[in-house]
Amino acid sequence: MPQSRRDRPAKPALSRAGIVAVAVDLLHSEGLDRVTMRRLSAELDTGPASLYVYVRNTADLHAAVLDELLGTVDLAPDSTADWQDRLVQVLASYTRVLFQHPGLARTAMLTWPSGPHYLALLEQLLGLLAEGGVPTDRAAWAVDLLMQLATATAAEHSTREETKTGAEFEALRAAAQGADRRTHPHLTAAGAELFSGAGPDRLLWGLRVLINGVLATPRPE
Amino acid sequence: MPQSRRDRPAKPALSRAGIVAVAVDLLHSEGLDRVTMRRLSAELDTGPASLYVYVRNTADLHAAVLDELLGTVDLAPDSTADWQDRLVQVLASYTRVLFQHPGLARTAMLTWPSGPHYLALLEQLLGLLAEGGVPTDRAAWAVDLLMQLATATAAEHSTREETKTGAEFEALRAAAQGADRRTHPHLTAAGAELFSGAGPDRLLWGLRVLINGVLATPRPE
DNA sequence: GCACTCTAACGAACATGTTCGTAACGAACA
DNA sequence: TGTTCGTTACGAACATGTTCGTTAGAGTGC
Repeated sequence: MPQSRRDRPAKPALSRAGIVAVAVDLLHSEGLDRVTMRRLSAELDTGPASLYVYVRNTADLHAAVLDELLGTVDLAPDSTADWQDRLVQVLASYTRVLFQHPGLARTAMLTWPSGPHYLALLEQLLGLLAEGGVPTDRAAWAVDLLMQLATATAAEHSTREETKTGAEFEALRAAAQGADRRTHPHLTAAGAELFSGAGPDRLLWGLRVLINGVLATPRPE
Repeated sequence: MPQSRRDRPAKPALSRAGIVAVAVDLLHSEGLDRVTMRRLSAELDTGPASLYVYVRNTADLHAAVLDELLGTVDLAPDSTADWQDRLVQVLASYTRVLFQHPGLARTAMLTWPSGPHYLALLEQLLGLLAEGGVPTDRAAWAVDLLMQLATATAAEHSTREETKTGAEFEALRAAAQGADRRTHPHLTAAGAELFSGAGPDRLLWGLRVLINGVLATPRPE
């Protein structure tokens, strides 16, 4: 029992790829909450400090895990459809992946992913925009907006998931609906509309807004 | 020296408002990094656990601090200007506030503010959209998009500030520019355009995109 | 074959967030 | 006035991220 480590074939040398792989396993088996430096180092039979040679910090680790998951995004759906529809489908697939792993979306908002799967996603989006005749300079900025919206939508959803019906979300809802009709006429008028619409509906509308807006708005200068 | 606490008039009773006020002072004097439960409780001459009666967690605390700062947002600039220009000006003022306090913007992306100043900001935005003839149902969803963009822009800036030229940002830049021209033609073509444009320019363009998009895109059903 | 150097690995330490159980305290009540 | 109860305050504990200084080992030049 004490030296159960002896049973293992050998302690494999540490590497970034190996660390991330174990982290992905950990994510699937115990959830993102357990993908911590300490838990992960225990799994790798070493100490937390050892990981910092291969991983800048926890955010970096989570970003690497996320990029791994981005490999499952469907980059080429239904090639018969309109370029706009395909654009929406790709981004919907992206959010679907994030939806399955609450918490990673929040990481994605704070840390800029730069893994190969993320780059492939950007490449695909740029391609679709080019196909739609969007000028390159506009497209470069547009992917930013599109990804931001998709990520934020997923992050919002995951926040509401993890905090169990989202405490601060309810706080806002209560505050908005309890607002004084005199001092906040528009807010009370908007009322429930502010919170209406399931995640997907709002996302789809938002993406259309962005596409239409990008097509209509040249860059300054 | 030992009982220097005796010198103080009396230990004021704890309250959420008082806690937040001290937190704001702490923010200005030592930066957001030092606005921690422990540092704050030391300032209030008590223990960390005592704060949890008035504050749900650290994110909640930071959100309350942020709302206080939102009181300095200019809600009614240059009333002679076009409603679109005024909308942009208000949101630009909002991001300017966030720019001054790197890190709070990131908090704003994860926690939904629900304080009075935030509600006042929403009210103003809804009013301007109504003035522009945007239907209420569209406006309700549009404020979400507008705030999201403004907040994300500030958060991105602050991230780059705090990590000193943003390590993961540079990683993405390097990855994008080092991408294979064969496998990632559009990415390499977009190239520097992806990262071009100072914060303000991108934000202003993004806001115009959203406004134009919202005007052009009715809600589904 | 030997000394040297560089880096991965690690042990220990410190500050952080958050929770749990308990003690103090004030208000309602008998 | 004495009791009870509910809330506030707090001490202690645990898990977390991250850094620092040291050690051990692999590779290198001679």
